[in-house]
Amino acid sequence: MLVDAMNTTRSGRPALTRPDGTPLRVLVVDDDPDLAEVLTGALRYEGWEVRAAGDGAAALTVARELLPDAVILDVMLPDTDGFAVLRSLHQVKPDVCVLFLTARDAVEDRIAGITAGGDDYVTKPFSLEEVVARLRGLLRRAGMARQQEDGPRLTVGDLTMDEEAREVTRAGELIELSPTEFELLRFLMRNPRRVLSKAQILDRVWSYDFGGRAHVVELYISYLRKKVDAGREPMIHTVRGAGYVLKPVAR
Amino acid sequence: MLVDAMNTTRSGRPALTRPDGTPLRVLVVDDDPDLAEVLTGALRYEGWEVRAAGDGAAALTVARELLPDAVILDVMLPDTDGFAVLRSLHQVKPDVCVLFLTARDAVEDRIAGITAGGDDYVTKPFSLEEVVARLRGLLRRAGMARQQEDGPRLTVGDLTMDEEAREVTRAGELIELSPTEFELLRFLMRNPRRVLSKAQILDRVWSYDFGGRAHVVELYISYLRKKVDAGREPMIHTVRGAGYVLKPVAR
DNA sequence: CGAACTTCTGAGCGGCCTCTGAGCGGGGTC
DNA sequence: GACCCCGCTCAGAGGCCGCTCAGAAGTTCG
Repeated sequence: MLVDAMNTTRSGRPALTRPDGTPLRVLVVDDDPDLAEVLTGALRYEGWEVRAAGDGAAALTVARELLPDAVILDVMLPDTDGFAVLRSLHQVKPDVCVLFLTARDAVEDRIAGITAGGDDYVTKPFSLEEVVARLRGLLRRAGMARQQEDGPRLTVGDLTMDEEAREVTRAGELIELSPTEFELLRFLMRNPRRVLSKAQILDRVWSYDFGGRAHVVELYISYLRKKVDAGREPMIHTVRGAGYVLKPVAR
Repeated sequence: MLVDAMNTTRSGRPALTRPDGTPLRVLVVDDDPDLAEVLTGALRYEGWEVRAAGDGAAALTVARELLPDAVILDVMLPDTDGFAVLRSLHQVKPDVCVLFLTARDAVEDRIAGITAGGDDYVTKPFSLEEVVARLRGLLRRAGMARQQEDGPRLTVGDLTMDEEAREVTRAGELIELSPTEFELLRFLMRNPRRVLSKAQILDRVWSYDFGGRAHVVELYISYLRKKVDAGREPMIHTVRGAGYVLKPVAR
């Protein structure tokens, strides 16, 4: 379909779209301009239409105009708290999905009830992969996104990943991964046959406040190789001076 | 059937629908906007069409328009009491199912008369799993819902749960569970092969006013393991950093 | 009124995960 | 062919996560 061909991510992947093929609309609400900027960029990279707001009042104004499919909402806002905004948003658009951003230690007190409505939350500091993945999950479950691929399952060669069950298999064999390993592999699998630099990987898979060096990426690539490539034809390849690629084995 | 395919819950399960395949219609009547919001979200998550009202007058207005299959009705309302609203509702739609919300120490005698008529009640504070389960039971018994699955029996692998009899068996053996254990297992069984975070579990299985920490979930998971997995091939799995999954053994 | 049960808190502990540092090997370059 | 740099891997420290035990408080039931 023409409209599909025209709506792709910057990475060349087909974008997750609304049922009618138009880009998904997302509103980012955070009072930290740097963070809002990073999030906005990452979501645009997914091929979505994104707008940002710095406080609750602005959020409502933009929401009325944009009628977003999803909202990324900081719980701590300068004027009101995120939960009041949530209620107003639901009046503007009852079926909107919400992904809350919250500080780690504030998690327990008022997050209660949030995931009950099908909404979700992510604790700061977070990785962009995690935010995007959660958002994709929300949209898919709410039926707002067209099922472009075969649901929540990623496949590259004989390697498969079920994001909901957090299950990874290679040639049918189950592979156990730690959280970071899982997210790294997910990033690779969502960008197959594409060289990803260590900087890119750090930016997407590790939290934005991570001060560490690119050395960690090498380390985790080596962990992944031991589990994913173990004794088999390798799928993870090093491109010296450039980064890493995941590709199906050449036949 | 096409209409079935289109009406699913956010979780991907097939929705409990009206006999003609359209979504069940539910009206929520509560003067606490937070509670109404949470209830509305949880019911929408089930794939139902939900509207909310804050008092008796508004409830009647909405009911005349929506003609709901079921009503969740707070007994204490700012303008009138729930029982007066009930009488009016029955004039609008005689076969409507009603689930009352009531304080724990409230008048048991009047409630007793109600449940004789086939309606049901839940005492505050309640868990969302309980409300949804009761509502499903009401609708099913009233013949308003199509039997999508095989009735009130849940099955995952060799684990079965009869929701009405409150009976759980594994490999034919009866398992005795406390109320909280039962609800936790029900939630897991209604979302098999799907990682559920501790926050999700807390939101659905524990009461909305529960201030406790995620630690309780770990504790109850360990209770369940002792009873459900006891000596057998485990079905309850921990996904570090993510949550828990229930899945049938050796797929 | 007591006994059994249920629910939740606190503390301790074991193990997994993450990251640092160091040494080594191999490719590329001069 | 020698050097240098990049990348790989091992070993280990530290922290965090999740599991379990034990007991207190509340509830139900006889």
